[in-house]
This record gives sequence, structure tokens and C-alpha cells, in this order.
Amino acid sequence: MAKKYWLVKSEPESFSIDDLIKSKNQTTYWDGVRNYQARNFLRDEMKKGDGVLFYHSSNETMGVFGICEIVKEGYPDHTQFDPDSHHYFPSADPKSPVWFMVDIKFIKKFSKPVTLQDIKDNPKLKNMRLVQRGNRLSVMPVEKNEWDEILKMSK
DNA sequence: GCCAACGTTGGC
DNA sequence: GCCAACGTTGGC
Repeated sequence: MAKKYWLVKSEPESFSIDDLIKSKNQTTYWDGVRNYQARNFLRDEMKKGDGVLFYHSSNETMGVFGICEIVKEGYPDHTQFDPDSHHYFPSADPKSPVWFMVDIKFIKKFSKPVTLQDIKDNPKLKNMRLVQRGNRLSVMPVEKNEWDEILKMSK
């Protein structure tokens, strides 16, 4: 199957690309996604080796800061069962988990981020889901040509 | 099944 | 900090 491409959003105050770099093996599990559409991507469609754009939101510099890859495919997000977790989801049953996550591994940080403004200013990227109205998905697919364009812009 | 209320996201 | 967009919840 052809390699696919994704974008994940994170607020750098809670988890930034530098936090990923500092993580053990530069790998982390992407927990806490509580949106069904995003869940379906995590559970069903993100495959080992797929490319992931790492996006910082709600920050003075919003944009894509680097890339990583999927190293472990969808498996149950353990925080849904943990009453102490901020992501606790009482109706989830370990026998039929509701929420899933993947593991991602750091590949590289751009020397200069591709900002949201850069993306908006590039007519080739006008169809990106990221810049479409009202889009609030924290995990979303990216087309190969969009991936290539972002990488080109990061140089 | 409808829909108002509410909570969250995220750009500005 | 504001607020538009939009997903979810829960009463009916």
C-alpha cells in the first residue's frame, strides 16, 4: 500500500516538537484524541512508515515545525480508562475501547517552520484541510503534493 | 430524532 | 481575552 501523509496538531505548551525530540527514542504515543473522525484515522488508516507533519497551534508561531513518522499503528489509548487522567472517558470499556492512538517517531525539525501564513499564501496549498473554514480536526490527512510542497517550503 | 445548551478548539 | 465554528450531550 502506498505511503500516506498526515498532519497532527499540538499546542506546544502541552507537547511541542522539542518535547518529542527529548522523548525516549524520540518516540511518543499520541494520546488524548477525543474526536471520532480523528479516531478513525488513528485506528484504521495510519500505517507504519506514513509521514506526519508536526503542527503547532495556539502559539505565536503557528505552523509546521518538522516531520515524524508512524512507528506503531492504532492501539487503544490507555488514558480513556484512567480516572485520574484528564482524558478519562467513563463509558469506555477495556473490552471495547472507544479511543485509539499511534506511536510517532521524530524524523527532523525544519530549520525554519512553515507557518500558517506561509501555507495560506501558497495557492498550491489552498485545498489543504488545515486552512479550510472551521476545521478543528487534530489529526488529518495530507495529500502527497501538499506534503512535497511543505517540505520544499521548509528549505 | 430534533435541537438548545454547553464545551472546546484555535485563529486573531 | 474574544469569539466563530462546530462537536457532543441530554431532555423531550
